[in-house]
Amino acid sequence: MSNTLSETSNTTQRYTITAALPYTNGPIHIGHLAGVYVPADIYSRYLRLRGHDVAFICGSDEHGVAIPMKAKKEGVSPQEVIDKYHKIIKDSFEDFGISFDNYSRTSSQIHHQTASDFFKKLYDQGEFIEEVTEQLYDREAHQFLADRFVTGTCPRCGNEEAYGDQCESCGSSLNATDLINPKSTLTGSKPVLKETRHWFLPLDRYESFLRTWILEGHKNDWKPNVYGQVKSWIDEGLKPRAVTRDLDWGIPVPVAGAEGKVLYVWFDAPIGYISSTKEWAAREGKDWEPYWKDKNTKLVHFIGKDNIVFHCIIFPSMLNVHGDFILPENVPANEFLNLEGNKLSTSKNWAVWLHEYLEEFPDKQDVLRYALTANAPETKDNDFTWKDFQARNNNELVAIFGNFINRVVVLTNKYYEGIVPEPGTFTETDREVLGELKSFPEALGNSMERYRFREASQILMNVARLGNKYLADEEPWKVIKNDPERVKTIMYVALQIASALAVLSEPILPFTSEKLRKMLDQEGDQKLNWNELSTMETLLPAGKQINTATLLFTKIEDSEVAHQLQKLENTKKMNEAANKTVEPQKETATFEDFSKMDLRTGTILEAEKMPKANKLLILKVDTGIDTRTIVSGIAQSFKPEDIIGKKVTVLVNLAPRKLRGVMSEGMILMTENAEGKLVFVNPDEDGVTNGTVIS
RNA sequence: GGCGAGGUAGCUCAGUUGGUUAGAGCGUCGGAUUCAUAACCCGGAGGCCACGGGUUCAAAUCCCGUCCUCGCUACCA
Repeated sequence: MSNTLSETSNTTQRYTITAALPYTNGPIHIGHLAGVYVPADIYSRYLRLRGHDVAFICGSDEHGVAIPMKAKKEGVSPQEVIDKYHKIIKDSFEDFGISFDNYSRTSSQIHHQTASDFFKKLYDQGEFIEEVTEQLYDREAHQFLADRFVTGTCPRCGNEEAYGDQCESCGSSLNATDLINPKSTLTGSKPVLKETRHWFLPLDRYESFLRTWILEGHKNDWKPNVYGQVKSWIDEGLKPRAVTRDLDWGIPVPVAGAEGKVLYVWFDAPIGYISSTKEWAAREGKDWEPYWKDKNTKLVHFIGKDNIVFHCIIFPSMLNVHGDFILPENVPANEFLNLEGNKLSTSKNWAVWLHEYLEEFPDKQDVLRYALTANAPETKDNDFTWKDFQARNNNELVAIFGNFINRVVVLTNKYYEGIVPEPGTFTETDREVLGELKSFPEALGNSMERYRFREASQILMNVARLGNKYLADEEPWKVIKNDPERVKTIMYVALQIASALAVLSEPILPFTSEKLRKMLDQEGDQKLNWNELSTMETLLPAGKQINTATLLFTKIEDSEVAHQLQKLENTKKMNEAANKTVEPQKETATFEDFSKMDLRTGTILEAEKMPKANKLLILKVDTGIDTRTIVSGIAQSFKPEDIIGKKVTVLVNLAPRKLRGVMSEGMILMTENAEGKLVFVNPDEDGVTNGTVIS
């Protein structure tokens, strides 16, 4: 019997596997699971089964401006926010069977120390650029204001409630210093400009390192989506990036004169992988350093595609200039998962929340793991539907996997009172089937090691298919009538397949694997490991007493799917209702204010796309007064040829403004329909001539 | 607009150092079977491989152009 496993994968290897730190401003949903935690867990479990030395590391990301923002909104302290979500997240991961060796949090003392030391070392090496800029400062609160903490009038659309980073009325992205009449949301006072010093990581200096390491070194072993994204960033030109913020929530900048400043959350978060490893090692009485410093250790980051730049460019640059650390071997980032055709959204509550799933589908962790793996967004965005979830369960887990185990165990109990029979002479078919069985560990392992978990889930199912086919072909229930001796061999072979399934299913279906091991009495020292599947002649020895059959999976009824769909439908309705809440009336305008605005009816004469812009159309409008050029950001709602001749309402005396080099003399009045599509505001009867005053 | 990723069967996806009739699972239709959660097993139908050019003896695969989806980025009522 030849050992089909490759030599390299049989030698023990040290792995440090990280899963993106979840941000503690909301619970975990299926998008996070499919993209990061399920694949990372499958990979980690697989490597452990192969006997490798694995540190599977994660923790809560608890810094950043969004935490105090949320705290303020809910009227609680930032600490209460992070404690709440840290607990929800940690508990739901545990219930779900994500096998982290350590789940830490970035508010921990060990992390503060580690991140602080990391910064200090780079600072002492002179890696940072220091720069002084003017930022808005709240004199009453004695602190600088992050963009989100400033509101004011949007310079573009006049909305008086625009945030410092973005106007939610017109969608413009802004700088806080652009706002007219800025107001601090902390105290309501008017912020002033004040100089502040910050430290920047000069990414531009690391370009050649990144090009050599990734673009040349990982051209073939990194996923195309990851490689392409990285190349795109590098080719666009890297710029120095601020690694400090004026904020009172986070890790203080460990430098004299940096009071009131903290490390930028994206600087400290990935260091959390290191501190979490330290925490684990201390608890386990191990040395953490080889996991981060030994050249033979393989470091793998599991993340979603939104994190590519941080894990492929910024963090490796930090590790590299620090000097002591190894670089990631791979960053198998996944794309995004959608839910029933729409993007997942925490704020819109468009999600399947893990903690809710665990309550509503008790003891069905593996079903979700399987459904998310079989339909994982490995190469492109994918859609999760409850119908698919049901089909994966009923047609694959129940009908193929569960059914095979059930028939084998039921027959064994029926014919032999649960004792594994002594096989006779193997037929050609028996030998072929057993031979094929021995090839699965390698095939499955290959998929795992190439991060192709979707493929792995199908290969696993093929093991059960092999078993079902073997039983269908050999028909022991018929043979028992005239050749009971032969049936012993058949059942023995079928039991070997069941036994292999107990091991092979562990990475993807850990709960099922455990139940199956119990059923086959393969626990404790009876427990087989992955490598033995191909080398051992006998997986389940004759004479062994197994237990009676219990169902591994149960059907999911249409009513359960309907219930979940109804839940989402309700969310949609709630969102619609929320969108209907009309904006509050603005403060009173005098008649004089209104009469300043000169509104006229007009007609669009010409329309063309603004070159090199996505949203802009250049319009020629007959205003009755003249024919003038107006640049309007409506290109995503209308094609130029469709709006020629359209009657419109024009604000003609708006101060002219240059947009992308074209002078725009006026504004077309628009509103929006329920789908967010723009709609012209225009006279609804014909015969109104251009230039007619609107009053 | 720039850059990146994707566009293959009704659905979800494999498949590119170019090479015989393009694959899998699910769904569908038919057959067989009854040990098993009416499940399993066998077979059939179903594809101008987004579109248009080009290179080649040969293109899903390489080149050029176009369209669509997603992301980043620019820009924006």
